[in-house]
Amino acid sequence: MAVMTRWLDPDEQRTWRAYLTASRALMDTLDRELQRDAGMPHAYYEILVRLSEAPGRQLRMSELAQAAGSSRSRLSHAVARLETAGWVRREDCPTDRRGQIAMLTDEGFATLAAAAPGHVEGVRRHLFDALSPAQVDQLRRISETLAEHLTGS
Amino acid sequence: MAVMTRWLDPDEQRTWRAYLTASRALMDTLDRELQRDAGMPHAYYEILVRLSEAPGRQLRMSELAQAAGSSRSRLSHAVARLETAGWVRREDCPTDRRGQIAMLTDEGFATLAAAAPGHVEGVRRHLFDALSPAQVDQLRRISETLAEHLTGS
DNA sequence: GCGGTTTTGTTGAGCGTTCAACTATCGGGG
DNA sequence: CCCCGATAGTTGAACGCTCAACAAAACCGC
Repeated sequence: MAVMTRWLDPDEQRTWRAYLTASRALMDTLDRELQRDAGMPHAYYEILVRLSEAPGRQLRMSELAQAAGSSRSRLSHAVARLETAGWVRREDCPTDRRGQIAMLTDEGFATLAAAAPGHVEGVRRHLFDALSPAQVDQLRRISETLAEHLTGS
Repeated sequence: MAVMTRWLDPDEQRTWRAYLTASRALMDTLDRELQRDAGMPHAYYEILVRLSEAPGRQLRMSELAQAAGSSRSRLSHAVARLETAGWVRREDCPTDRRGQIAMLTDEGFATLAAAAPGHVEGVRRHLFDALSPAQVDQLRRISETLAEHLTGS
């Protein structure tokens, strides 16, 4: 049976296109800056951040994947690269023989500390500086709603 | 000289993380749905959309790149693939011998027409259904501001 | 028109992501 | 205890993107 498509009305269309353009431009810009200044893509930066915030600067691979919004496969490849860069080290998990623990090395922490100011400045310049405080608040609520909607279902 | 980093305050931090989580989840979900249902990534879908809306269903490569928010290189690779899929055809530009014109084939149009309802449904389900009309309006303003801010500088 | 600069588009290498397949281990019901 | 399904993580191939290098044509000032 043919189900009627609920097409986007002109306002929704305009919203969707603007959103696509903005989010693509934002992430592309930040990614390029991070690659240029710190030699790593944004996804890797985020892995290092999550590790740096974890107790003992270490996390199980699964927890790290969850925290960084990454698939297991992706994280596996990424950590392999981060390990050859000397920024992360892998160790066996003592309580689960299937498990691996990723830990941030001192060198990794130093690299992150060196990269952070420039990246934060970029986020501020490209995102927060362009929005009013009210818009920042709106964006937070919208994003939190969406995040829950998407990860909940 | 050492310049003080303008770190993110807790509210900004929370906003930024929520935004990252939401936008990544949204695009990942839509990309996966489109790959599953239509056999193409979202970036290719958008190329076909832009072509379908152009007069004569054709555009110069540069204009298409601009419209789809793509680099020239990326578009070149993408159109090469779309051409072997039979969805796009390339022709020489009559007024500029450097130029190439990408045109949507009938088969490409049919593929797009078949993919559109499912994709629109996804956009609606994952984005618009979760937000109030006021939030949709806020998101539009925020996105338009950001888009201008990012592509203007 | 000539010579340098810009613009247009392509190419290939390197990298990151996805997907499916796989191994190994854990946990729970009979 | 044993088996079966679920979970943890890895792997390799295919694919898309980025970047730098390049060729060709157009534009522009003189």
